[in-house]
Amino acid sequence: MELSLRNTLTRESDVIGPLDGATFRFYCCGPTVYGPAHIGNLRTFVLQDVFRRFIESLGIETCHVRNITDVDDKTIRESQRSGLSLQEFTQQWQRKFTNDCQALNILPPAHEPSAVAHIADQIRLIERLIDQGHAYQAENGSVYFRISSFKEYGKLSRLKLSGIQKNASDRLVDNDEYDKESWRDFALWKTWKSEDGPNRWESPWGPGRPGWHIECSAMSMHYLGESFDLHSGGIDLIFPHHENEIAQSEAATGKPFAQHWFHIAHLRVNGEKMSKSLGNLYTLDEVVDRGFQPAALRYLLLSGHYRQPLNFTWESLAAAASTLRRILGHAEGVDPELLENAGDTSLETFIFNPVLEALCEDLNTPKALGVLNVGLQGLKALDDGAQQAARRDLARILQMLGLPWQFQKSRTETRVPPEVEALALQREKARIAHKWDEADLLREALLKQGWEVRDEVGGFEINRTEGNV
RNA sequence: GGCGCGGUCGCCAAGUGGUAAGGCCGAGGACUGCAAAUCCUCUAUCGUCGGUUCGAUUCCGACCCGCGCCUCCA
Repeated sequence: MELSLRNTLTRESDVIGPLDGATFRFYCCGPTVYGPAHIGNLRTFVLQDVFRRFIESLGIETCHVRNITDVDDKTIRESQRSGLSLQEFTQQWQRKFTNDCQALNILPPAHEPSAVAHIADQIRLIERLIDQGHAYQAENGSVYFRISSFKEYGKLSRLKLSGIQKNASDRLVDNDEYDKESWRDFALWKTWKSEDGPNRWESPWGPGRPGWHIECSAMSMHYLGESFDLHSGGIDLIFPHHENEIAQSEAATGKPFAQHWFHIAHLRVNGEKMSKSLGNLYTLDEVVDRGFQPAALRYLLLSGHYRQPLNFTWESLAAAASTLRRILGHAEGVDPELLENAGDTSLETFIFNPVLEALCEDLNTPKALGVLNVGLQGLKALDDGAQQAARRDLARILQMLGLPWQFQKSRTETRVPPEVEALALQREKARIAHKWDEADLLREALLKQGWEVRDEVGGFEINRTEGNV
């Protein structure tokens, strides 16, 4: 079995395998750490994680690099606002990001470089570009990439230079167009300005800081070499970020940069892109505060194809939570150690194979989940042996998708207010005394307060009604 | 203006040139003091109009609607 994955560069599907025949080397553009990641950001990282888990499960060794962007306009601006140093500020958000990833069961990359820690690499790369005539220092002191020197510019996004409308997105940051040879040229090194405060690094072009694009080129080449297998990020990074990375990197090395480009579509809310200005940003903390487990979000994010926008609603999250809870019910009683020595094909049964095939077709996670559910139908009617085999399949699939084997005990359980607890206990007493009317009234009272009580053998459980998983 | 994506059951979402996976919700049943959970069963002709074809939701064209990118947004 091999994975065919759509390549943004060619707009065709390629079979995924390591260029060097040994290790699949890939780079993912990581977060800019100036605030909490929103669940749209997390979609990208979850899909990249599934990609990695899947190719590893196919027996391919990987080297996964995901950077931390800790120097740019936003990190500098926000750190100053917060009164912290850039380093203190970004480290705090990096820790938050790491926690979110952990909660979502995203594997840590093999290397997680910070842009600030690789400024020397970036400077060397810029020097190479200047030496070859691909970059120049302007009168304002900044260094720009000369787009006219790279004939293939636009090959990823397929935007023609002539068709690029100036500041079409109204996001133009620097008003430096008169300093550049062409307004399309982009900054490699930004000369220090007073508003940057203490955030400056020495360079052959004077104090300043690197441009965003050069950071990723330098870091990816540092860890993966001048040519590597795959580069990934959110779909919005195609232009200009990845286009510029290609231009810089290939102009400097004369070699192809990344073989394959893997882009993940956006998560939407109410049919629109998440953004601060629309006020429709959600974070993992908000998801958890509403009583959902991170795994439910992960399931939801997998329920749409990565090349298709996915519309987030609280209703769809609740649906994901319900489905996942049911699926995990089937995984109960599977010994995780069974998987340790399960590298054999005996596991490939009627459940496993269809899922594998779906994932091999351009990482079709929604189809995979669909056929998983089909496989699970009628499971309980099977004989013990078949059920055991099916459960091991399931466990292996969950591992591949990065889903947990069981939900954690409800996190809200410990936060039940005493008065709610008291009502529930009162109801339990009434039940034991077979005072059904009283018990039902108390249950309704609890429900009105947003708490649901469920009877279990020898006791009960209370949960928040929303996202009660 | 340029480039690109999409419109499939109430909601989410796959898919195919031969009459449409799956999930959630809902309905019915089993179970249960009643609920919940669980299990079983049921629920769509694919934006509009043309064309190609023996046959199109799937290919082509037009149109309508929604969305993304066009210099630092995942």
